[in-house]
Amino acid sequence: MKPTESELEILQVLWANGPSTVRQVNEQLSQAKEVGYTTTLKLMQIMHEKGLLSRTEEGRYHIYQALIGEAETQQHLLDRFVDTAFRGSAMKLVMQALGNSKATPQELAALQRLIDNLNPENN
Amino acid sequence: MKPTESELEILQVLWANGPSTVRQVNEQLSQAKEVGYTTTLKLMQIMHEKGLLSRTEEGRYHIYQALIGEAETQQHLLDRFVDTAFRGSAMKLVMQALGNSKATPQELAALQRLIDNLNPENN
DNA sequence: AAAGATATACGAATTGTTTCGTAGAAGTCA
DNA sequence: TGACTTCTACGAAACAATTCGTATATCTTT
Repeated sequence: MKPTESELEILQVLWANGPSTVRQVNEQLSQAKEVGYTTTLKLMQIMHEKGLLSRTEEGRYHIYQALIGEAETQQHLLDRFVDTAFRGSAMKLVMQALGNSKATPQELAALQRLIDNLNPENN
Repeated sequence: MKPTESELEILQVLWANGPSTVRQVNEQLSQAKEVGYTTTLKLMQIMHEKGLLSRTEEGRYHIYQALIGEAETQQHLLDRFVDTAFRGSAMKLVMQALGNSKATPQELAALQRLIDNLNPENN
């Protein structure tokens, strides 16, 4: 349930592009860094074994698909990260992330709405 | 400059308690999980080699101290995490972390002030 | 059919991290 | 002093993640 960093990169591609072949995924990954075809292949095979990806055979191709959702996985990773890096304080993380981000007015407005929703005292 | 997970645990102890001996650190770590003394020793030696910890000899003891700051390290890890897990969107991370946290009214108020500060249009 | 391109499978090297056993030095105590 | 405890040093095993070479099967093209 906890993908490694390389696995996460592959998941990102599959989440963004939907079901894909190894070559398609590898092509995407290659844009960011050099990575051999068989390396990607091997990783995706392992992920399939682990149950992270499904695989359907389409002629001689294999088409892979993420079996775990993006938001769900992010939440999982986030929980872990808050624990290990921020000793469990989600608030500290939020403040720090926010303080260093260049948020657009739209984003800030969305955030504002979320806060209003969270705060029962607010009106 | 990017501590591993185990190294981070040791840093947490040093940040929380200040300069410490291996035994002191190991005792802290032992509260959370079983870990041998020499394991902690070895890790701290490696961290010293890497320049993550300073070391002063005090009789036959070695006293270790974190050479990197907590906030600075958290920022670094956070940047990385936003990239790998949230494809660079700090906002998405913030919203998700916030949505799933039980923030106290005080925390929400602090956050509100931060947002007001960030938003130039706000008054 | 033969040559070339492109798939998957898989073993294994490489690299990085964590864990621990053992040895020797240095203190403590009866 | 001798037994005991408690340090540090260090090699190496154990484990995990990543990378890649090579073998073999399957298309495609001429």
